[in-house]
Amino acid sequence: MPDDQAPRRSRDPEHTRRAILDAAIAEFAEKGFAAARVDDIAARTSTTKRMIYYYFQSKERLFAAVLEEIYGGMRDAERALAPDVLPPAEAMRRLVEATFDHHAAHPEFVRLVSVENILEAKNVAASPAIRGRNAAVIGTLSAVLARGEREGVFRPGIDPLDLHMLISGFCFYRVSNRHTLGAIFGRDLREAEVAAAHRRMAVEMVLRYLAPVSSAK
Amino acid sequence: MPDDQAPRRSRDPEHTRRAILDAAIAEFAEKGFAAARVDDIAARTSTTKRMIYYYFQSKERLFAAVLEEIYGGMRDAERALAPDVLPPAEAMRRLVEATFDHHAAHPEFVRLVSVENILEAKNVAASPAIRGRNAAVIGTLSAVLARGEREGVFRPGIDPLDLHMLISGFCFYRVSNRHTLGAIFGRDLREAEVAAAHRRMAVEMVLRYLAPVSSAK
DNA sequence: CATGGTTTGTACTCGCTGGTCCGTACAGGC
DNA sequence: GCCTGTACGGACCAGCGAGTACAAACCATG
Repeated sequence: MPDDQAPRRSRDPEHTRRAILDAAIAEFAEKGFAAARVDDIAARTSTTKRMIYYYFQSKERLFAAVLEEIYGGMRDAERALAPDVLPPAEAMRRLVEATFDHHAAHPEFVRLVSVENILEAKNVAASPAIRGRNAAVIGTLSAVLARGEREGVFRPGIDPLDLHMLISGFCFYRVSNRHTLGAIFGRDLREAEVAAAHRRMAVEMVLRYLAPVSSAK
Repeated sequence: MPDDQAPRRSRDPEHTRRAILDAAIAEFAEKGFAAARVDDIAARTSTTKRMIYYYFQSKERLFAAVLEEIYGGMRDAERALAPDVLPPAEAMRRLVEATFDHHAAHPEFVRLVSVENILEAKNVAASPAIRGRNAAVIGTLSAVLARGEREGVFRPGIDPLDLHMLISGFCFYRVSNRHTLGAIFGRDLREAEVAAAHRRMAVEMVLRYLAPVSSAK
């Protein structure tokens, strides 16, 4: 067998494909789809533009592959969650925190989803894999919600998808709009203290929204 | 004076400039910056590409002018708010509703801000007008917040900018990510019923977040 | 009705960029 | 050693698209 440690250079399709994909993630996340340059993606790798077309056929398909890849990364984030053993409020807190952390740790993901929205989600719409994977989140949320309702710690009548949007909205927005917010209000949202405060905020906002007490109308 | 009713065609700089700006707003909002075509902007007007360069010098400056314009549109939305006469909770509700309505009614605004974020807000950063205008929102929020706190209907210690992000985040996200959300979950967020429910949600979320009762930790 | 500045139109340039042509090198089966 | 398919590379091309050269109208003056 060849040595695994040393970089077995050429003739490694897996490695080449992966390298192109990583370079494409960085390039598309930085510049968006139209402004991204295939030549620049090639320059980020140790291979050539020809290889990009060899493995991915076109710039569009490459971008579609990038989306599949980063949406796939969310699956891992979800799986790390403690499932049904925790009390509902605690499970919900962890869900919110995991969502927050994933967005904060992966600004490329956020940017690429923004880019895809400007493209009107034509790639996501064409990918059953992405659609299915994400729709699963709703199931998890729904289960926790139902359990919490049964135990009387959450109020009834909450739509899981609406709740998902409430959670993701804040987590997404503070990353996607980091630059305009930073320019307008002069606060760097990447600072650790700000991020920690927002993380607590997100949890509190959700738990208060779900609380059964009908104090706020 | 010339007739105001009939279309006084050429030799109308104001009208020409305005027409170009409107066309540019539509084009940039639809396609983003890099994918937008100056020729297509010209085609959306009754004038020519030459005029775009005559009035705006370059594609970049045209985009900067577009941003100034749409951010300016927010000022009008704010002014319609009842100021300090209402009770704090009611004032806050109106603020949230106005924010929600503005985003829902102006998807171009949302898209253009998304595009600007992909450009890392370099245009907003270079425009003191935009920065100043928007920072003013915080003042309004801050005042309502302080009054509510004094009257005991809001809890203390809420940062106005954080609150602004909480409100805008949801309103922005459901428009900016309309397409991916629609593709993944199969729900059209433009439907009147869904929008109405989300509007109520936004208000409730904010009021619950601000409520002094310390039921949720 | 000259005159000069402003507004508008046409036809062009020219660099850039997605995509391809044609060829080489490598590995394994026989 | 030969042969076939897979992995790779560099040079090239064609069309697109931002920006401009060159005027021609137009309008307000004197």
